[in-house]
This record gives sequence, C-alpha cells and structure tokens, in this order.
Amino acid sequence: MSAETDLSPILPSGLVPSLAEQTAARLRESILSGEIGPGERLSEARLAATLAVSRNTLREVFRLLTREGLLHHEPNRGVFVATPSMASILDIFRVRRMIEVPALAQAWPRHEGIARMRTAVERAEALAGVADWRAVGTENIAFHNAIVALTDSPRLIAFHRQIAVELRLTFGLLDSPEMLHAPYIALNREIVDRAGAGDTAGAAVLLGHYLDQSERTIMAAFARLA
Amino acid sequence: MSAETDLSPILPSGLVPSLAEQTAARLRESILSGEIGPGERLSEARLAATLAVSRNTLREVFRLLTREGLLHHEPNRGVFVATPSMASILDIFRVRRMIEVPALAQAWPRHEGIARMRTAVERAEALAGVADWRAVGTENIAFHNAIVALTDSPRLIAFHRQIAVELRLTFGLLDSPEMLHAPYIALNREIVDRAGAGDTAGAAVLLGHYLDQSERTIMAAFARLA
DNA sequence: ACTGTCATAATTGTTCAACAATACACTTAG
DNA sequence: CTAAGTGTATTGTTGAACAATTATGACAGT
Repeated sequence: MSAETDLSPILPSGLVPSLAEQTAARLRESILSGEIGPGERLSEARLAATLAVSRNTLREVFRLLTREGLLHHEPNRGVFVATPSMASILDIFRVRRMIEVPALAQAWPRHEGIARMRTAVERAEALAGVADWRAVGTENIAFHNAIVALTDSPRLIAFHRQIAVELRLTFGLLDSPEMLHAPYIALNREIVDRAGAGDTAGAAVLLGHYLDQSERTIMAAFARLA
Repeated sequence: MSAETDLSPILPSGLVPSLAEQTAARLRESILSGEIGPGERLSEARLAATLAVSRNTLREVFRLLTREGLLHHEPNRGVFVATPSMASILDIFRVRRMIEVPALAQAWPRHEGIARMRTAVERAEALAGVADWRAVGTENIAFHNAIVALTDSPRLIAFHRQIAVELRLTFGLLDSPEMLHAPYIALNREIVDRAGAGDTAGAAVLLGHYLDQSERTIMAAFARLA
C-alpha cells in the first residue's frame, strides 16, 4: 500500500512503531479487507494467540481501534467489529460534504495536494483498465484524502482519515465495487482538471454532485443488503 | 460539572464505566485544571501509584488521551502533556469556523440545541455577575457544543468535543480569564436570540465575528507568554 | 414441550511481577 | 572539552493469577 493511500494514523516521526501500533495496523487491515466481518465478536484470548501478542497489548489495540470507530466495546461482554448502518452512512456523507467541498473551494491551485489528486486519478484510470476495482476504490479514497490535505489542517486531515476508514468498512459489506467506483473516475478527472486550472469554485460544485451521487449509490447498495 | 458541559466522551449506554475510563476522566480533569502542566512528563510507575491503578490500566488510559490530543507519546521516552502552540490554536479556530458556522446557519430554529445555547448564556450571565470567570468559560464551551449539536451528527459532535478539550488546555496556560470570556457573553446572547427568532443566517454571521475576535484575543494572550 | 431457577463454565477486567529493550546520566580516557 | 563506554532508570511486553461479570446448560415445576 502506497504512502498516499495509507489510512493508518500518523506515527511519531521516524521512530519504530510500538507493537501495539503495528498490531492495530494489522487488525485494521484484517477488518477492512473483510477477513473479519461486521458484528463479529473478537475474543481477547483467541485473537491474542492468533496475532501472537499478549492480552494486555491487545487490549491497548482495542482501545485504539474503538476510538477510531472500527470496533465497538460492550463492557464485560467484549469488543465487536462495528456494523455500519444507514444512519452512519448518512452522517459520514454529511461530514464529507461539510469538509471536502469548502476544502476544495478555498484551495490554492498550486498546492501539492492537487498533484496528489491528479496522481490518484491517473492510477485509478490505469487500474480501471485492468478491472482491478478494489484498487480503484483505494485510489478513490486517496483522491479525497488529497482534497482535505489542501487545507493543511492536521485536525481535519486526521478526522477525515478516520471517516474514510469507517466508509471503507461499509464498502467491505457491499459487492459490485465496479458499480461503486467506476462511474466516478471521469468525474474525479474533471474535478482535478478544473481545480488545477484555478477554477476551484467550479471544482467544488462538481465535488458536491459527486458526493450526492455516491451517497445515493452506496445507500441503494446498502439497502439491498437488508 | 453538569451534563451539558461534560467534555468526556460518550460512554456505553447505562453501564458502569470501566476503571480505565474512570481513570481517563480523572487524569483529563487533572490536566485541564492545570494541576499537571503542559509539557510535563508522566511517569508510568509514579502516576500509576498516585492514581492507584496498575501500569497496564494506565497505559490503556494513555492511549485514550493520546488519541484525544491531550497527551503526546514519544516511543521509549514516555508520554507528555501536550503543549499548545500558535499553530494548534490557528488550526483549532479554522476547524471551529468550518464546523460551527454552517451548523448554526442550517439549524432548525426549534431544535433543542437552541435551548441548550440559551441555558448556557443565561448561566454565563449569572456567573459573570459573581465574577466566577472560570465557570463562565465552561458555559461558553457548552454554548458552542450546543451549536454543533444542532447538526445531530454524532461524528461532528465528537470531533468538536475533542477540539474543545484541546482549547481548554490552552486556556489553562493563559491568565486573565475575565478578558478571555467576559466580552463574549453579550455576543452569545445576541446569537442565540437571532437563531431562536429564525434568523439563523444572521446568527451565523455573528458567530463568525465571534470566532475572529476570540481567536485574536487568545493569540494575543498566548503570544504574551512567549 | 415451555419456562424459570440455579449451579457451572467461559470471558472480561485488573493486578502483579518479571524481563527485555531503549534512553538517560555519569564517569573516564584521550 | 569531546568522545566513548558503562550503569541505571524507564518504557515495552509478557504470562500468570484472581475477581467480577456474563453466557451456558441442566433441572424442576407447570
């Protein structure tokens, strides 16, 4: 996974990540890849043995991922993989609109984030050519991370990364990633072209449309599950 | 501390909070009350003894408060109370503008959050009468929490609560809370009156002015420290 | 068969003690 | 005065133990 698409929190500069953080990263990927399904209960003893860490360390990991929204902790009953709901999807898109659209609208057209957006689009175009839709989804997330990076706000960036992780959890539930991601590559291309040309306001409008459409698509796919 | 001004994260519904969460709450208040100063190092062994919990439990607490932004973890060196900087203040106000202003602008005038805003203002007015400026500051934070509550977005509310905690950490550094809070009571009153009367757009404009002024005041007080 | 009660087993919550790994302070050699 | 090296304190991690809570299942009564 490339640096631009890494969804794990920023680590203390240049130092070896602790075992707890490494383990958190592993467990996060296990969850996001669908290896562990939403609602599933994570037994401390069993998972500690599987991951080859102590129960104490695993409990620290649980605390981290619970704060991230990936796990859900019920006292004296255990931790469970969070189960996305329609309410959470609606909330996530509401937050995304509130953050991404102004971020793009007020962007400086030569900010490095624009380059990151362009890279993500180009990669997505290439990956769509070979029908690797899961990777297309990853690049799509990178595209939107780059939009928020335009703000240079550490807090907004961290918050948005967390939201993106939650959304990826939802994607794991849905099938047909082609339908979920393919239609938006061209739109992303137009957004970044406009932003790069200085028309950030126009790009922001398009981004709003993107979010509306994407929300509808995901909600529809999600509703088909229930 | 009343329910409206409680800055601790939402606990699992109706259940006994774990020792780690209780301890996190205690440590959070120790930090925010200034009992432990910014930059100070927290020794695991010593603090565990002081709080009468095991090192393992305390480490879980550290992970919670680190994710909250109150502590700073340097691997193999220990955890330190976070030290606010000018950059963090600028970032916090940027985020607040981005969240609070639209939250108020799009508010439903009969949302319960409006009532919470009004309560906070009335309490602040009363407390200003007896010159309890620290409590005025607490009510001021409750006022802005209520604004974000107007969105009914769990994620925005949680994010804003976290930001508010970080800002309280900054307040702890500054003296003269009267100067920091007193001038804004009347402005808050006007904001809630307008919003309650249905002029949420006008209220949002005033809120923007509030944030500009407040940021300048805090930055000036902070600059006087260095 | 259905349901409620109660003992029993399994799991989480928390502590403690130990040791390894890292960083800090200090001494000593050049 | 700097540099290298040694010793010590602190963090990182583990495993075992026990208390507290919840889940399981047998059993009795209807």
